Amino acid sequence: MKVPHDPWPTDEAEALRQQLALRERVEPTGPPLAARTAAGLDVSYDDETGEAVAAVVVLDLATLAVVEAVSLAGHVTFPYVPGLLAFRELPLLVDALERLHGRTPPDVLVCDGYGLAHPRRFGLACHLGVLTGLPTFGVAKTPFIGAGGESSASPHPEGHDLPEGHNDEPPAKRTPRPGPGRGDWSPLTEDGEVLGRVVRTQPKVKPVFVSVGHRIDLDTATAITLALTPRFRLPETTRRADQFSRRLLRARRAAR
DNA sequence: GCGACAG
DNA sequence: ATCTTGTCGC
Repeated sequence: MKVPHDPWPTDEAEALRQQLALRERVEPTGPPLAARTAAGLDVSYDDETGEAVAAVVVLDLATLAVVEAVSLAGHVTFPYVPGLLAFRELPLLVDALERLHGRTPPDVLVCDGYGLAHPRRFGLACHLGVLTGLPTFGVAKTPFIGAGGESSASPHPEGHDLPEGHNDEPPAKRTPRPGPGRGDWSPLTEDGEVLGRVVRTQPKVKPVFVSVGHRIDLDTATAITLALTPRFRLPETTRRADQFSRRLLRARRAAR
């Protein structure tokens, strides 16, 4: 598949300009998606050499079997800057996506990071969605916007969740933690604006952060996330892409 | 004003 | 992201 895009920025100022221009083209919702396949994307880095390996793995959502997997080795062209992650990861990921030979593109792209739950409402998932025109959403492993960093000042030895959900009494300031069961979730908000969800993908296991990227709604993104996590905390798409890129980077390192 | 800050 | 083995628990 082809993925047209402007020349990649070399500095932060230009990256910011592109981000603000591209965000006008995001479609933060979409019709209920009957996805058959989902692609996971990830990039592994070698700090020593500045080398990086991107991987895209397409899975059948019903069986979680691998339909296709491609990869691409290259070099880091942009530093990691909170809020500008896309400019570090997308150059290689977009080129890797163009290596997909599948008859039809994946029905949805599951990104490693955030979508709308971003300082300027245009995280990696939104960016990739706009460039490819495909439905996308992000599943992040750690808090960024909204959801508190789990380190509130409550003097509880920790262990049980408070009767979260709808505590109508005190105006909920902090984003509530989701219930302990698989599938439980709580809204990820900022100033009352819903930017995503904190989703528990495994019983009593640290939750993940789901946010819409492009042409999909939050309910569908949540449902697909759960379909991809029957056994582990992170989506199978993310796990496969992560393992693949990491393994290739290691092999490349050993052959050097 | 001083931190914190997806991967 | 990355440095890293074993180990406690269901």
